[in-house]
Amino acid sequence: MNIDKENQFFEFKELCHKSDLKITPQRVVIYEILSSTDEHPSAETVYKKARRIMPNISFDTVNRTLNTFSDIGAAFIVEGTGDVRRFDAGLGNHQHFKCVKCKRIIDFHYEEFDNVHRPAELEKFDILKSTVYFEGICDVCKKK
Amino acid sequence: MNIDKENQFFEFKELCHKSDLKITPQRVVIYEILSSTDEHPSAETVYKKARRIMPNISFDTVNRTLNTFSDIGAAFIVEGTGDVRRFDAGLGNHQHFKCVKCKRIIDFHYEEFDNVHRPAELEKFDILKSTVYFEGICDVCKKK
DNA sequence: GTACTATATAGTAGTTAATACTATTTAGCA
DNA sequence: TGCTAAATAGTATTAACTACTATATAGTAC
Repeated sequence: MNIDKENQFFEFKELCHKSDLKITPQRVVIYEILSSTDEHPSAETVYKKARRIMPNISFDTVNRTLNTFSDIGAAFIVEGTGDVRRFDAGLGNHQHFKCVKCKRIIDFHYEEFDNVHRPAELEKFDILKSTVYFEGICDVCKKK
Repeated sequence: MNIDKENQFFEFKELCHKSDLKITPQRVVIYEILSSTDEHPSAETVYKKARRIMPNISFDTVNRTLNTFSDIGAAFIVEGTGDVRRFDAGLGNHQHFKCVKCKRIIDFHYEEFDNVHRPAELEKFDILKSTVYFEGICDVCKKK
């Protein structure tokens, strides 16, 4: 294990302890798979990779663990959300804030976000859309 | 129909014509439901509302139509994506670009996006995360 | 107005991502 | 070393979403 990996693993353990999660071999395997790829794998893909290391691990464990990681901030969902698809006619420029508790999506508008700068790194792509998006806890849920 | 609604409807028709889509009563109803709410409804919710106006409309039509609208830019998916959930260990600050053709997610990093400005409108919320995200067609898919 | 044709729809069946359940096991700790 | 709450394996279930097919209709040409 190199310094980077060691450090990552330490941070992972810290996150687990903070949330009173046990450090199980399954969780370690899943975290290592996730932190050693930039492929943004699905639960199914992580499951397949995990089976090679730990042949009896169940899909449920992988999926549940990924959700747990997402809850404690040890992983992020970068595609889909698990929540049902929701639509917007997109009338007028606006951005979205989502409350992670009540799932409410609140529109707001901040002009600078209508046309964000396109980094040079993306010049080789045809950009169709840019989005600025916030997530957190809304005023109503904060009171509870 | 007020001026705004009339104008929206005209733009909607334009979008349909540009994509060779027929203006069906079902599509009109669905578009009107979507453009007269800021609730960001799910397909199921739109379906329930549509049934009140057009009792025989099927869920398939509603769902398919919403997807069609999303394809032609008459609607936007603001939650979930229909694609399977995918994960990222989130190591180091970075942002994502997604190719809408091959679904590949590409990491990039532009420092200004690590801490975007939080608009005053959002001050009453606890913000946990901000995301800047691009969507388009990647270099590989462009060549095809 | 009438007829034609490709497209769209209703109704239903099917798929699959994701979650739930239960008996068993185990991590963390005294 | 033993205890206990938490986690897991294996499987069942759920539900969002898509696919299929016979019928209907929007758009167009006459």
